[in-house]
Amino acid sequence: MSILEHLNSSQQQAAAHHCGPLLVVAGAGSGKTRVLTHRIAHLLGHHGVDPEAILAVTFTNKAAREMKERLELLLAEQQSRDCHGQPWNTLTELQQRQLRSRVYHETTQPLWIGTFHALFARLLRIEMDNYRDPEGFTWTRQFTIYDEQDVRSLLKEIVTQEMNLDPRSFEPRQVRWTIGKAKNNGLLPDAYAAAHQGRRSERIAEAYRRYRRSLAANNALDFDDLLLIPVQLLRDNAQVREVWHQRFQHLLVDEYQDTNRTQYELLRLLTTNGAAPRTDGSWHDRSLFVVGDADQSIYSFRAADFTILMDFQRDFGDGQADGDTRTMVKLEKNYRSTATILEAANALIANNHDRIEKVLHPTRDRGRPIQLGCCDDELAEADALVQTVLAAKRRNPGLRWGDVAVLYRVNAQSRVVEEALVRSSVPYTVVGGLRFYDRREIKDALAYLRLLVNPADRISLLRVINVPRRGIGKITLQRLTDAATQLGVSLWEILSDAESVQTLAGRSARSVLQFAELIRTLRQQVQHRSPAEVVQRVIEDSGLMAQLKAEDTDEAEERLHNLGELVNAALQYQAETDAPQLRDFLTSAALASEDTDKNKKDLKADRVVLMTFHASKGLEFPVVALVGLEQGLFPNHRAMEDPAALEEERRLCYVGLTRARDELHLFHARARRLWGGERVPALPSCFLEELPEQVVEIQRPRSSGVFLRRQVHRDKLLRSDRPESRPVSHEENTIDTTCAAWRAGDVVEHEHFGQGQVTHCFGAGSKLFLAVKFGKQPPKVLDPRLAPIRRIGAAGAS
DNA sequence: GGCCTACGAATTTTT
DNA sequence: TTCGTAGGCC
Repeated sequence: MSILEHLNSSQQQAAAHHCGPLLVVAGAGSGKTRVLTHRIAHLLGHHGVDPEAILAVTFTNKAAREMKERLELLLAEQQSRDCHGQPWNTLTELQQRQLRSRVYHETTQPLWIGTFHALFARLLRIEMDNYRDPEGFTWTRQFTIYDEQDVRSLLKEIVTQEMNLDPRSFEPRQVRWTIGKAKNNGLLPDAYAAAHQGRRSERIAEAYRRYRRSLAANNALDFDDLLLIPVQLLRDNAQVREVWHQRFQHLLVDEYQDTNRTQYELLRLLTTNGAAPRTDGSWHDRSLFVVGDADQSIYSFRAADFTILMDFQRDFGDGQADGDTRTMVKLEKNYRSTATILEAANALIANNHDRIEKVLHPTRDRGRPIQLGCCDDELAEADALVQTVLAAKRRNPGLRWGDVAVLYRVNAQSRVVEEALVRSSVPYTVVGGLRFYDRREIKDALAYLRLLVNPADRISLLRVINVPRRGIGKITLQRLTDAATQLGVSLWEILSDAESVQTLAGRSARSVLQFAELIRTLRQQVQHRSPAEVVQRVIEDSGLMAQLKAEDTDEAEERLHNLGELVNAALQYQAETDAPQLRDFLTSAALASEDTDKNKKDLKADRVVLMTFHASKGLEFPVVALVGLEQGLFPNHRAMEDPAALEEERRLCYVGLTRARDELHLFHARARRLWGGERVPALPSCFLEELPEQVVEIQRPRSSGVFLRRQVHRDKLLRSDRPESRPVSHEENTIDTTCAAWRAGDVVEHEHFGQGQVTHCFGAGSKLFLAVKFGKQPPKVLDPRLAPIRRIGAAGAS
């Protein structure tokens, strides 16, 4: 049991679990990755489980990577003690490397750890030939994975051209969303049509049918198919199901609250071999181990359904009450945040009705109170935020920029914050935005590569046939596609026939034939050369490189660099893979979410991190600032009518609060301009009212950023003899020396309340007020001209 | 065939 | 504000 000795008792109980179902309700910061990795290590080491029998599923590549790395370290440590009788860090570098390599080959590599999509894409690459679609569609193992852009263009074609529907009432976006939702709920077109009556639904079902046919014709799958097709395969083919059921004796699922119905089906089929979970105990010689937190379910907009987690006890578990159950463990000890932050988070989430009762218990002391900044507008908010960051850094010199995170509800909010950071020369990085594999030049190169592997891929063919420009235009392509449709062959087949091209393409025939020849030549390379070499050939022979070189702009330079990075990515893939294949490199590219290269750089660079609440899940920072806590923005206006949606917004806020380790700063503005147009008044978010009063300190930063800066300048001119004085007024025409003389931090003596400190100056001129804090009382707002106070110490002079 | 401009729409987002 | 697209013009 030694490997579990550093865990607390609930963690131990979870990690020691051997067979049968177990739900681990893991609050934020309660050490869930620790439990997952320790359980795997325990299964391998203590129960002698074969690594090939374990399937560990996550939702993001990042989570998968982290799990793999931490598991490797844990196993290496364990082996170090077993083999050398000493801790890992006392080994020589050579011994460390040898051990690490052994751990990798013996355990981490044969283990199936990864995202749902990556793991089941892998399964499909093995089993695709055994799949028979109910409608007779087939795919080969060379299938292409379409991303959202590809999907959208395919659907747009179907909706507007094939079906001639009014694009206003059948927006491709909307249709795409509906079909995706059907797929994530495990519904094929007929099932969807049966479940949804009405003319509109009929049309959508028809679009769905045509869409699937089209995907099959392109030998392509979308992301949802990577899960839905395995479900159908395992459901309909008992032989295949038996193989995988036998293989995976132990299933572990991270972030279980984020599973959708289709993913649930996969888990169920693999675990019970198709039986209903409760009626049949025959699978209890194996395990289903799920870890999650219903309070952190924030992805229902993409069909995640946290009731799956809430129903685990009923579905798979013993269904006993919390005190008696042996199939649920709660991890409630939080090792991350101060008691104050947890108090706020617990109070907020208690307002949700749909949840499993759970309280985060602090292991740390109270720390600093939460600061709430009430600002005039989004500019003032951004400015106040920057001041807060600078103040935190001053207070704590050890704090790095990278220890600070700014979270917002929508990406559009980042701009103002960025501008304020730039003005104060604070280094920052924005998480999210354009992904490496979404860049135009990268998508172009990938489209060539996909076309080499999968000749049926018409979307990729159309993308590159005229990139770089070859003088092959709309008309020519229309003629060629029409001919292909009429003859019932693929577009590529038409292109590769010289006669057809001569007839159809007219004056662009020459270009078309040259293009076909280019693809044929490149395709031969796939057999003999490594993926990286093929990538290089494509970039050069297609003319992509020449075109960018000819442009000779900074942007083209950047794009060239990115293409170089693509070659590097292929090289890296080869280095990490035993039998590298271009096909599998393309899969990993399609499923990769982030720009790994940029990520590495950002981690090293010490910068304030800006991101959405969604993107912050799973991360933690010593200092966290939440901005834009306003009705309509957060909670978002689209969620405010619907109680379930409002609860999801609240969970999102809960996620934000629980990211903070030491300091939490909240901000809202009384007016905001989001995209152009008028600045609209805004009310504080209802979530703010749900935080306990005693843990929040209200601050009123004085002024809009623009005015403040202008005044600093003017102020210096006016009172160059007192360089330490700072302006506090709001409007330019009300600069008032009395008010400028007061500043936050000043120490005052009050006739009745004794000594206090000014926390804020707000208002201006005759309406100037001071917020003064006396002892532990909440701050009092005083008029400095009337109140019996006198200054006994200046800010910063202590 | 290719470029330019005007117009409209715009949570959240992993795979 | 910004992005993507549709349609018109050379």
